[in-house]
Amino acid sequence: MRSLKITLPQRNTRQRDVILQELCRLTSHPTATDLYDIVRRRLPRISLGTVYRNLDQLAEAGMIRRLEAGGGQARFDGNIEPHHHVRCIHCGRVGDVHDVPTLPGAGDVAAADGYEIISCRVEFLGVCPECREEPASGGGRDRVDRGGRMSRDG
Amino acid sequence: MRSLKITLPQRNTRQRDVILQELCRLTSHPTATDLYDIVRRRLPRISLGTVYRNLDQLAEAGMIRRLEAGGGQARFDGNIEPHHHVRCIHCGRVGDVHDVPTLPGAGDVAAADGYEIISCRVEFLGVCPECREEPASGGGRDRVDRGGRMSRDG
DNA sequence: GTTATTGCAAAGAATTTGCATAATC
DNA sequence: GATTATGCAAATTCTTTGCAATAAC
Repeated sequence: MRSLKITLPQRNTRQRDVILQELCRLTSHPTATDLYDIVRRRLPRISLGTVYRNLDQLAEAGMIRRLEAGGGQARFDGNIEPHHHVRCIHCGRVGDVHDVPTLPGAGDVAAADGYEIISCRVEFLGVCPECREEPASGGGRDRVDRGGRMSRDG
Repeated sequence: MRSLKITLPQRNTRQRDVILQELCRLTSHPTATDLYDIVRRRLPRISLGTVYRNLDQLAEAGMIRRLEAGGGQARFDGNIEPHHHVRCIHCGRVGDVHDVPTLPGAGDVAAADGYEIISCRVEFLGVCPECREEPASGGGRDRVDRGGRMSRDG
């Protein structure tokens, strides 16, 4: 078994610091460009490339989670506690879900296929509270992660 | 609640027919370009755009599943029976997993967030049998869906 | 002072789209 | 024959990368 290489950042930069701070402050699972817009309020000269690079590094170091919620843009989560997500098929918003039965975890082997399982992610598709009332409008909360494509997945 | 619009294809074309046939024949969860290469053996003049368009339509009509396995390219599955997937973090291969505990399903409301749940997908990350023996080589089976980016997700 | 990291801009990969042509109903 | 679907190519979108300048150690 090859070990997964974990590349830790080697220098502390203000850019990475602000990116991590802002991501951890949010519960909205922003995309890279969402975060770019937010971080730019504090670091107007930061580039989108730097945001991507740092999000990669932080995810690889296990300090944040990358969601790839399905539907194009990756989303990021500053909360690394084990939990799952629910994505609104109307407005694209992503919420947290904690009460999910325990699923096979690290070390288990999926009998039928012989895969050694390392981790698992669950994504629910549903309709968020706002879209349940006011379909497809996107609502009016102070969130940064509205928009995003609707799923066409089953 | 707005109803989800389902756009059924309105005419039967040989292209769509072959795409569906070939996808249902495979258990390898091919990407759009994988399938393009396969279908082209029977329809040499088909275009990649047509493959994308038809995969979209078929997924929207519920005749196939779109996986968006996380990590770039979407993958497609001709098997629409409820089941979940496991993706090899070394070679990118995607397998099926059937024995997963029942999770909240259609109609349930995720208490903590108020989302109405419509469906759910579970993706395991793991190491496939071949990569467990011979790390990261990609093995030598007759599959079309080798390759694909490694996950950096937790 | 050395070297990782940045900003910028250009490249890349995956997917979508406009439009004339071809095929289905 | 009317209109949908195709093939082709260009456009979009999201992400990555090369490189000189900058900042961290």
